Amino acid sequence: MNPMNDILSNLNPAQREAVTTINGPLLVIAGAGSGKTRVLTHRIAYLISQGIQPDNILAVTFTNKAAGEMKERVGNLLKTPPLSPYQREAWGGMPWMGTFHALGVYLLRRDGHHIGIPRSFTILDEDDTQSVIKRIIKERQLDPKQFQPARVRHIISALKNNQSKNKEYEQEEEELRYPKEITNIYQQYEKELQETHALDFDDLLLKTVGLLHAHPDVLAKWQAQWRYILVDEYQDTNHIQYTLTKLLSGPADSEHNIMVVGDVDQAIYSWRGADFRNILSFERDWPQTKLITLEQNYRSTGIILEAANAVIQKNKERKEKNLWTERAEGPLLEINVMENEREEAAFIAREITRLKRTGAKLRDMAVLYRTNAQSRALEESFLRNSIPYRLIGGVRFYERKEIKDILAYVRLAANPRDRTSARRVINTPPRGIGAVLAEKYFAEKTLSPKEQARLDTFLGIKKNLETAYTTSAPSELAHIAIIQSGYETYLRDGTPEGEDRWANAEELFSVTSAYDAMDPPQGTDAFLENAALVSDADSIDASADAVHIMTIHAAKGLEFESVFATGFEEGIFPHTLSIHEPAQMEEERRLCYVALTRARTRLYLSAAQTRAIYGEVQWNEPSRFLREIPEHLVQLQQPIETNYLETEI
DNA sequence: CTTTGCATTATTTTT
DNA sequence: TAATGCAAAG
Repeated sequence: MNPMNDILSNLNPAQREAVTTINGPLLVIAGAGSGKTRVLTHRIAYLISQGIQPDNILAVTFTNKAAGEMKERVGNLLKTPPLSPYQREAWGGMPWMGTFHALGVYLLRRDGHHIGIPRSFTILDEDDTQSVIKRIIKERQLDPKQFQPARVRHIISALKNNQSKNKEYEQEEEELRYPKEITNIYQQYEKELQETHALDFDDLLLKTVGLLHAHPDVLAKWQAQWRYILVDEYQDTNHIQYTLTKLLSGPADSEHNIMVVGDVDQAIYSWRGADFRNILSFERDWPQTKLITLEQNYRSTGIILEAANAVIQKNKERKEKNLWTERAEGPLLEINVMENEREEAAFIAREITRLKRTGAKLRDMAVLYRTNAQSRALEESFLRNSIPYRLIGGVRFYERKEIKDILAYVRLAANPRDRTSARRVINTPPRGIGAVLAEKYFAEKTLSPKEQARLDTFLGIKKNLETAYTTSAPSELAHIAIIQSGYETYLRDGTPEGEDRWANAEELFSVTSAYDAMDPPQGTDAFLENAALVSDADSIDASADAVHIMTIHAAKGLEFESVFATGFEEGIFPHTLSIHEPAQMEEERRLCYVALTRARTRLYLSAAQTRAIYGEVQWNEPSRFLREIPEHLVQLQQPIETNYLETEI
């Protein structure tokens, strides 16, 4: 079959134009369900089919999962086999695709040495970052109430990102707003990261931009390579990502071809520094921009779309667009106000069971909520009613203690100077090295023979792991780590929880083995990089027949036949912390828009009159969002009074 | 040094 | 509620 048929057939005129306009800057405003991913993948395939080298294409996505999907779909379009993660670098047949953070790692591993970044640096996640800050606060004997680690982390992150904006007066002002202790903590934090060869999430982007600014030759090299740049979810890029995009795409009048895709109505990450004005001002930044708007929705029924449009229209800061569909009207939305969160969950369980009896698949259903804490009642209800479910997010896999511990051993093997990891495992499992002795060791104080002896057990393990790092495959290294350190015995303490933890550890080994095919040190490096950057959303397994339950944020980019959006209560959704701030209120509404537009056919909205949150019962008014949906689209259910709470359904 | 138990406390969303 | 911190006992 002629591949061109595959690439250009089944595209509507707007999509086709977005795929085939390959010269000059291009802005694609893509409403929910309008075939955005389709446009991106077909465009990449089209570029390649036009003789453009895959090496010359860079595609940046929001999640690793999106990148993975993109690779697979481009691969299918080009009739080549899909790639597994470790093949990415080995095989030049694919464009570079990944998140901004992964791009930062990619560039820094190659060229970071120009600005003094060692090849094997450690990536600190927010957890790691916070524990470093926490310790610094403690060391400096500051009041942890006045300097809350989480808050200080936030401020430091803001200060770091502000530097890049290069507005001196603003920066001065910024620093004046915080006590000088913050500056001290910040400085010590930076110093420690440098000494221990560690980069935090912010650094992955900031240092990359710093590198490109400081070394025009390096910048020129990558600019010459990536002549076609695609950025997905542009509305959720932050300032530094914007700068990186601009740098790589060269001067506005250059031969570079940049294309960004996004939707202001789906901007839901401003709390993380994203600025959707990046997309609003794209045409100003790239004056020759061609604008294409995708307004035909292929996902949802007319009713669902009308409801979503009605809600989002209440927002002021947006670019007007009108999503339409050729799909039938479909069933009305169902709104249920239940007595409490357990009844809400019980209702959902009943409805899911009913749908299943009519032949629906569990994997086509999703339950969405605003905050992770809301998952509990749902999980309990599903367990009680034997409904298989898959929880996305919550305590993420890589945030589990046992996983972080094992990872710390592996990271220590890769980077012997990684003190954050060393602190973590120096006495895990307990080997007689308490906090005092540990700090004595880090400060290189002289130790008594007894102390030295206790420390030597740890140092012996460390040395062996460093050797294993250079000679063994990652899964082998992980095994050596847990056996030598006695961690397995420590984990499996005979309790059922111990076996759960061990099961998690074994899951980790199966992840590591995916990298075993690479040559020893690189395999471990690739694995660690992946572990630091993946999220749970990346591991959604669509093959299992289970209901997906997750936050609305985690559902971004996904779609389901039936969607249960829950917790429509003032204070929950919209969240209390957003209610008084109009800009944040608009973000909550966009979040609502995202929730509604995940549904293809059936959409259930529910609320609880009372809800137990952190052990306390709250009474909440129904969410304003419920009132913003036109009545004629809704079938309002009476609260159901039966006490099916404890009974099987 | 390690374990235990009590008290405190902080609660959004996550690459 | 659950996670963490802290003090006291083992």
